[in-house]
Amino acid sequence: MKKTILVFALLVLALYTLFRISKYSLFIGDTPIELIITAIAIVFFIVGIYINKKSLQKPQQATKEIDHQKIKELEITSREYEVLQAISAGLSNKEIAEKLFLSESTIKTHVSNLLVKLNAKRRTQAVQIAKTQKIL
Amino acid sequence: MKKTILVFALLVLALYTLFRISKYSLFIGDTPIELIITAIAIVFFIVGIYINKKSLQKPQQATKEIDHQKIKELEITSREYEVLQAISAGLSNKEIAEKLFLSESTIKTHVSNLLVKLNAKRRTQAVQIAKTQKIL
DNA sequence: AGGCTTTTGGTACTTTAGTATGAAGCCCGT
DNA sequence: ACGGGCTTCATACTAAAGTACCAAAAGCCT
Repeated sequence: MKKTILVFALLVLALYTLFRISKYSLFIGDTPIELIITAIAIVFFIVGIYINKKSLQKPQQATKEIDHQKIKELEITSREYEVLQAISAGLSNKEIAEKLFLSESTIKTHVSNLLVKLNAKRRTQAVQIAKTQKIL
Repeated sequence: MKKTILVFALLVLALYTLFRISKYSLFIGDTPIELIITAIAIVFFIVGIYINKKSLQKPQQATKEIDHQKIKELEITSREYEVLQAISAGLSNKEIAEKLFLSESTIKTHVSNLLVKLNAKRRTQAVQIAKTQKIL
């Protein structure tokens, strides 16, 4: 937001400067106005692209960001979330246990709790739900 | 690609038209040049935003596009691909069987073949591999 | 028509996943 | 210090997933 205002201020400033240049060139006489206009066109063209890129990058990143609020709402604990990430990576319970230095029983407990909290019947469904909920 | 060329052609045309208008206004006399310049600036600003939006939408969709070539390379058949999609949706073998009007045995066969072709040990891993390979 | 791949299905078995229940240790706030 | 949530682990199941191997019908391609 602040950046947008800043860029817009610079835009107005540039417009004013270009006014000054155009007036100056008129007083000089037969300075090629086409050149000035082309320069203005290119500058505003680039500025338009730049501003648009800035405004479009935000929603692009937003879709990739994870909803930490949602995780809290679902009461998913940090350990459970670690397991969830491991599941989405395609690991088995045994592999997750080895990765986190835990027993397979513990992983099974976490997975079971995750399935309840995510309202899923299987780990694959849990991953799918987590992704649509922007948790993963 | 064709659209970009079209827009660019329109851009050049607009530039030429604006040249004509600017020259005409000079012959007229003291027509406010600031207005013309502002108009040019606004037009190119908008065109800049428009072109940028068009060019940015493509890579956004490109990341979501699936690599059909890769599917062929991995020798994944159409039926197997349907099963793969169902797996990523979080369905069980039984649910997939019901969805595709097949027996669970058939689904198991397809899944087994998929795991070999995707070099995965589990269905969850298969989904993960398929997504990194841009098959899903 | 014969050969090929795909698709379908089965049996029998092993492995992994998931449920239910209980329990112990830990940390944190009151 | 006590209660409560988190984490850890275990046992004993049931259910689902996956493997191996086989086999038949269907669809192509030449």
